[in-house]
Amino acid sequence: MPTHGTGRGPGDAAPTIGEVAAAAGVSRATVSRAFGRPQMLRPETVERVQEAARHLGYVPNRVARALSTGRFGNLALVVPDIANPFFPPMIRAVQGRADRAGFAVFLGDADEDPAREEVLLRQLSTQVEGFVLASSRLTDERIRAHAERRPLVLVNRDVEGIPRVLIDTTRAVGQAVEHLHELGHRRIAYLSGPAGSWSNRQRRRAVKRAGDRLGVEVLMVPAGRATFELGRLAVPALLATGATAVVAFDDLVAQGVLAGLSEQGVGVPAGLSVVGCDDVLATRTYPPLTTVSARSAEAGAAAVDLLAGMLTPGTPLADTRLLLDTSLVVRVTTGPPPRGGPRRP
Amino acid sequence: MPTHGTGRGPGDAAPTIGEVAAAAGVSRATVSRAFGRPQMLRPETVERVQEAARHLGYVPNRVARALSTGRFGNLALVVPDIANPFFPPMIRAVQGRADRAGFAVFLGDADEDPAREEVLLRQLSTQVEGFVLASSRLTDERIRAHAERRPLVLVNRDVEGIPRVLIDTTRAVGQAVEHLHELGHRRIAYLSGPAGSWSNRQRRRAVKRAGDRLGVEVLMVPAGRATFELGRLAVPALLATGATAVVAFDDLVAQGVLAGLSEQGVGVPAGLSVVGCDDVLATRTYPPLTTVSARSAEAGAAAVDLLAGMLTPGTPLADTRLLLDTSLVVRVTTGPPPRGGPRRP
DNA sequence: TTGTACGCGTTATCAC
DNA sequence: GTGATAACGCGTACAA
Repeated sequence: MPTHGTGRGPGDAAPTIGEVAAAAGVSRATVSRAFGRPQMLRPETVERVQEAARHLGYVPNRVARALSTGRFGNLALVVPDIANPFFPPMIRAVQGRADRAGFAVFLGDADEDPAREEVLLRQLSTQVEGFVLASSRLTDERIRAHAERRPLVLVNRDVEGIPRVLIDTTRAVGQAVEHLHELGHRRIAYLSGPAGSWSNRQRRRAVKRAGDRLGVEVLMVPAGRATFELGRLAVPALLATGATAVVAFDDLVAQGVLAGLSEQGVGVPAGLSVVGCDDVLATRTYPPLTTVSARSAEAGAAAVDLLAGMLTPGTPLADTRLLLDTSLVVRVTTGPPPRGGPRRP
Repeated sequence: MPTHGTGRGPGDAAPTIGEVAAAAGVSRATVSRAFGRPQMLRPETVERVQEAARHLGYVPNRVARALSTGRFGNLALVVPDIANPFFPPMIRAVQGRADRAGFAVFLGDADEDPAREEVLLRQLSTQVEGFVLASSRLTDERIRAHAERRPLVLVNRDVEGIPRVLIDTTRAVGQAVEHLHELGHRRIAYLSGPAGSWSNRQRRRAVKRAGDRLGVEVLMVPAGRATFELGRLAVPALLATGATAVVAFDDLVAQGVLAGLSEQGVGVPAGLSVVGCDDVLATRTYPPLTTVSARSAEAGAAAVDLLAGMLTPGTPLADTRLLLDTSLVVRVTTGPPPRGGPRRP
């Protein structure tokens, strides 16, 4: 007799379908149907079973069900960094949407590490019906490999053949550069995010293109992992470029820049204009940050919908590529460049 | 023949233990042992099995294993609100710690709703070995009921008999009131957090007691769910009390207060002193917030350790009550009260 | 409409 | 040291 869990305490007997059957005076099959396909049974039978189940505190064992059907009722969401404020709203949205579709959610934090991400995917794959993979740092090849084993939807990662929802910041970043150009800036910097990030590549390219188009010189400053601290530490390098404005990978980095600038005695936007991205900090920075709207919650919800679609038998597997457009949100960290070029303390 | 998962694409055959056995020319039992208890087997046998498994891309099916052993290798973390920056570090810590102990983590966001929390606990209970329940909004009674079914560790919730780790802000909140008293404040306000929150009750009481002890009048201002927006909206009520300083439920609320104050043209700390709690915003507010250190990551890690202990057979079930002490972090949002009482715009 | 019987992939128990 | 076999709890053809 298996220990059946390591549960402690007295009432440790998780009632099984058999006990309910006995209590209701029917067979186990009938109990199973009372839950899964009530319309197959006579209403009074269903009622009797429900009653017995309620009385015993019976909860269908999802593990057993999964073993039998291959359907788990779980899906996994893997993100590179929960601590980045971009993700919590997405996590919430995924959870809520999954819940309504009858799924429970595994959450994996890959800690910006492809190897760790790989491990998560592998170990979760046996108990999950599908994956939402956000801002994956994996290679296209590896993503394809995983997608072959389990239905998988990408967020902010563009791999052909894999369903994906992309928050397209190209237009908004272009607007940001135009905005700076109009203000009179002619030399700006892009402060990079994580190397493996699709969003980072997209934004970097968008800044560069818009700059080229408008005759604005664009300097690239590397930063790495998207954190407040890295933004703060990048300030000297930033100032060294002689740029009069900076577009940061995201709001977190931009906020770090704001702090670093303040330490250096450089005013914003008087000494340097700053643009963020994702709008996760809204008006909570000081000064309130000009930024690019993001739609992470929507992206999460859309991803779950896509996944749910793939999971529904009979749905053709389309190569979906859902684009979520964004726009510039002008607040107060952008202004005309300082007279006589960038101001150094 | 069951569809066996809804996986698409070709190589849809998740290899089973039987196939590995056949390939290695051994029995299924041997394959099982090669993974679970290698020392029971001759090294060369283990090697042969491993080889075959690797060749086929075999991954032990955790679901099947769980059904057989009653051990899932999963644990669930339930929080009231992922979007509150207090939780992400804790989630991370839980994940990391769980990972090292060989557990995958389910995450549930109860959305501050006891009913939703209840549902999560129920539906997760069949696929999880234990729970970490953070800042639960459930009644003691319900918590006890769940704890009887599955091992469960509480964070920031004090229910006798249930293992719990508590971030004890009593001392630090007391320090905050002393700090304000020394600065000359004699009339302060406490801006409340969620009604069901143990932390909120603890802090409210701590402010009250310290006030009584020092002869500082304490006004209570209700706020509700801990959000930036609610802090912002509470500002008029706050000013109406005539208090010269406010202790907010947490940093998020405090930051909202900062914003609301700024809108009303009240300077900080010149017009009003503000103290936060949890130190999740560090120096990222403007002005940098005087606050109470929290230790959410440590709390999460400790909770997992406790849980892992309970799950280890042979461990006596102790009524653990782990207290994590905190202290005041003075930054710049506190100063002497305005001359001639609180300044109204 | 309801019951019987088998299979899902794994581990534990007992033989060998 | 290794192999057969019975659970684990549930879903579902198939039979009644």
